[in-house]
Amino acid sequence: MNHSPMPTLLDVARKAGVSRSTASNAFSRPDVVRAEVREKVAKAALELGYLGPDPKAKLLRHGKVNAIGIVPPGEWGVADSLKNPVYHQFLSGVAEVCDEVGANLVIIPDRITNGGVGTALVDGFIFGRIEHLRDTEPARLRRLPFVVMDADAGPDISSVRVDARMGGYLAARHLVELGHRKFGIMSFLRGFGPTRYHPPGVPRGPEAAGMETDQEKLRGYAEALSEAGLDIADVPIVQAQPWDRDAARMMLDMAPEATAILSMAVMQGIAVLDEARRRGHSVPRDLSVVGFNEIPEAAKSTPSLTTVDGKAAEKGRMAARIIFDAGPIRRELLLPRLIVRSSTAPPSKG
Amino acid sequence: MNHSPMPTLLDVARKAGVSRSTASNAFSRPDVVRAEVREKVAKAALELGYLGPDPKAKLLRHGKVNAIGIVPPGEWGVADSLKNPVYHQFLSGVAEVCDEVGANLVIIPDRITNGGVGTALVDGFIFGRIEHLRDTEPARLRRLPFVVMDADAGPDISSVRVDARMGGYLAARHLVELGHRKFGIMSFLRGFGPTRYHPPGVPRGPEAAGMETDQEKLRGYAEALSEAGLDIADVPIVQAQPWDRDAARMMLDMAPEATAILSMAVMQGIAVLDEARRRGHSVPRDLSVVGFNEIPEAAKSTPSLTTVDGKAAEKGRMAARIIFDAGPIRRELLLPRLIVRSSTAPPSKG
DNA sequence: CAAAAATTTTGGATCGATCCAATATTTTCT
DNA sequence: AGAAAATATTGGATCGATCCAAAATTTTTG
Repeated sequence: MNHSPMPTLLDVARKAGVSRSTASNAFSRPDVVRAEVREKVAKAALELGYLGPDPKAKLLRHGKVNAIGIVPPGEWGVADSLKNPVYHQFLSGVAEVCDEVGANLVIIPDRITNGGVGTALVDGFIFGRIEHLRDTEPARLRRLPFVVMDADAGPDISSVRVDARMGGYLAARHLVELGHRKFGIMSFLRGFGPTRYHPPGVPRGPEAAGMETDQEKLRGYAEALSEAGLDIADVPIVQAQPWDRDAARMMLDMAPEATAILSMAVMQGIAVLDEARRRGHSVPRDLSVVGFNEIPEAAKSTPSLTTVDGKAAEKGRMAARIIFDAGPIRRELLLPRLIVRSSTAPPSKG
Repeated sequence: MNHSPMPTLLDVARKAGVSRSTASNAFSRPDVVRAEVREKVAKAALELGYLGPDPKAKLLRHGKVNAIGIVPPGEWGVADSLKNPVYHQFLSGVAEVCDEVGANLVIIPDRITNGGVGTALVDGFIFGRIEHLRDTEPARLRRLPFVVMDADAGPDISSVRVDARMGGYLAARHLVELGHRKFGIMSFLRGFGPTRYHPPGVPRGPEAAGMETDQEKLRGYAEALSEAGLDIADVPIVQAQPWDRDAARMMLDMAPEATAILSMAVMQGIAVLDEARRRGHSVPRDLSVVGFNEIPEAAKSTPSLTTVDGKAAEKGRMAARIIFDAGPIRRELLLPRLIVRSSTAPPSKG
């Protein structure tokens, strides 16, 4: 193993018999150096095993890292987020744009203690679902551009989100139009709380859903229901983590007379499909199910799942572009789309 | 918006009435500064909105980035890799260790042209499946530690892989022991070639599988078959991309009399399951299927898929630890494990 | 209370490059 | 060929911190 110190630009310059500046130019602004000299420098570099200007030093001079930092949703660790198929979809969107511009993608664990947003070497941040705007403070102080996902953070902060209210509305209206009148809702928990059941007859406040965007979905459900003369307060709600495998069971136990289930998650929607089959119910004859967000699994489940396309990949692409374009503040609101598949049909009973 | 220049350590030092060095120590070696002075500096920093030493400058001085670079498999782009569930598993393993040590995870597009391995700001690299060892050259020249996945790269380079030959052997032996004698193999392509069919009766060279690790699987298959007095040259092989949705169809078309299919990919295994059902065959009565690699989908498919656990997450954890431990070269060989589920049974015909 | 020992603080050099104004060289023009 | 214009090259200053040996201060000891 060669343990001589790493060659620097100065070494190359000396070996090629030119000044540091010329050597620097040969690499970073080749057009300004005579071809002949440029080659001499290239040859010297090759012989010394010099790979080009040290990115660390380059960085210090003009601060462009060529990387984008992703902060996964606050409530989950990095590993958990990567496992979530919807988040994954979003990441692919970001990665696509990074690929285009040749930038790196840095995944930043949310630990405040050591490093994190305060010290990560990136040109900007994409915050996935934040609990408090305060989490973005280090980014602001570092004067790095950032985008907040799934929430409107006011006129001074860029944000990308999907119209969740509209998504919820589309999902519920679809079921209402098919003739359903008895519903069950699978909602999200905020943070790490235990799975929770909300019986009918109680008004639905913000505590019946997780983050802001989930409350919007609930609002959308309520709106479509109310257009049909129904009150969401009469719909039983199960609130669980997206990966909770018992939630589907609880849902069907608690709402045995429901003919349609509205799920705020795709995976929970698919879980309901599985649980219904396990109980010998036929979907969509005995039960209709609509999920939220589109992932490949939705099309491949049996039956395939009717779901709302939450445009996760598109959100990722858009967020990345906002960072790389370095333009003014942008607040984007994407429109969701209902994808009707085989898990919904008119109710047979009732 | 505040557009005054970013405050530096010097500004803080001046405001606190101490020297640069003392201010620096107050942040980076607090034990060496008197508590009283330390607080004075902290107060000055707070008032100026100074967040602590600029990571960019810190970096230049002593070069520790606190991040690990991941180079996705050469033949796919970043976005494609992230979509691959097995790669995803591997990434989760890496992320887990990064979480532990509070490091960032940098995903590096494989474009050689601009940046990439030559300039990424990381402390080390994990190369996923490389075509040529030459791709790791920039890492070596930068004297950064790196690990090569899924291939043994000799005694001077750290590597982590699973014993693919053993995995193949376990899969094929399982089927042989169940009594199968007629097989079909779904293999991988190297790079971007078109889907390819290898008829029986031709000797199987390395061109019948993709990367080194896939050739090992093939060798394992051959070994178990030969123990049962069978020649792999008589087994039809379909070579396709892991995401090719037509490969399963071709496989069943080309090997209609096969009672068992050996797939080098999980997803292709599941695709065969689907295709078989579509044709009205019953798995495992009419056809047995074994996949390679374990992902959640394998347990959830109908019927659940017998597969070889390729220890993807474990590989990720191990590779990350090798980088962070900064120890000597390590060459790890993990043992695969056969997970028997419901997609395999003795053949009914034949 | 002065001298010795221990603890804090300090300025200069450094990390490896880029930028800029000044200088040197080559090319173009009359 | 000599002057003017265009093009290349150069050394000094700089980016924002850390390291280190020397100087200043505080604490301990005889």
